[in-house]
Amino acid sequence: MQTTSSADNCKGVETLRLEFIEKIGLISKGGELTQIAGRVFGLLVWEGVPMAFGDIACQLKISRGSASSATRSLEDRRLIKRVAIHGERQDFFQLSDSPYSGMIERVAARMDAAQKDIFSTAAQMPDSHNETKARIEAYGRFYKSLSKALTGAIQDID
Amino acid sequence: MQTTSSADNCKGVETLRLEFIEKIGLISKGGELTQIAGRVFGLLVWEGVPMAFGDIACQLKISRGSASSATRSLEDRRLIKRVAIHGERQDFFQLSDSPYSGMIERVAARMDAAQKDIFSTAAQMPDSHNETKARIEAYGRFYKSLSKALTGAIQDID
DNA sequence: TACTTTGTTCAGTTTGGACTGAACAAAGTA
DNA sequence: TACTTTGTTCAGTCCAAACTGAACAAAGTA
Repeated sequence: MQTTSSADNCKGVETLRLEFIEKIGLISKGGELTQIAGRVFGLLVWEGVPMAFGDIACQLKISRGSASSATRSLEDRRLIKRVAIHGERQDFFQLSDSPYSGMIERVAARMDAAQKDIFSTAAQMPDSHNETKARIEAYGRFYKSLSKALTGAIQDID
Repeated sequence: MQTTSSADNCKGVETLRLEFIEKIGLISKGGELTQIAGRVFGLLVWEGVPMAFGDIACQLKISRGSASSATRSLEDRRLIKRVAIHGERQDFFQLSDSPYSGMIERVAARMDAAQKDIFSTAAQMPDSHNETKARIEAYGRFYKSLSKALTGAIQDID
């Protein structure tokens, strides 16, 4: 039983933990990850130490199928890593050493692909359509700027 | 009727136009917009001049309902603007003068909200959880870097 | 006035993707 | 060998969001 206070500025740590996990789930859903993958990531950010596959599924109340695809997805993005623990049969997962750079690289790569895709149209435009070509190129430069800005941000983090 | 060539490096302009519109639809679907909104935007990038509401719906073969919500969504994001044309009853739409900055601002704002949300959890952590707090703050800094990089990119474009 | 042309709204349909859970294969244990 | 514990796969379910189209209100026209 935790004490209450007039404002809600002093929650129990367990409440804080659950809120954090759900928070990250929602933030992630708006981006590149599923809500479940976000919750798994939040859990591992909070814990820091390696967690067993079964514990992850159990604590988040998700099926083992979901746990499998979520951990795999996070592993692919290098946000978490799978580790073996001496004498344990279960897979363990923990936060990567530099979790965030890969995530940005991925987004930057998508911006870059869009940019190339758009410029490939521009390159095929005949001279008779100069103005249209210019507008398309301006649009392509937009994605190029994004890609560049994101790539530049990689140095700042981890 | 267009001439053919051995390679496909010389498509008809109309083919190029349709391909471009679909391309932008798909790119947009992966981001903040719906596929239809992306196609409308692609069409207006290509045309440059104001287009009638009815022509947009007709050319893209979408319902007027979809045309309405797509144009409104693009208008809200300042990617296109609604213009009146002398003696015409229909609404006309054309590319904004500076279409892209608003789009980035929007994404940057979302990163900023995430960052604040995460730091608010960190701020409530008791001293007994120093390491967890540090990991959460590192995660928050990730979103802060993104927000900063995107905001910086605004100057490069338009 | 009655009729037409317009953009919006909203109820219904459709679709894609997230999630579950049972079946499975691989590997450990007894 | 038979049994248990593991993570993955996949068929099925579910849900949220996109899209349609009919009904609508507003405004122009005759």
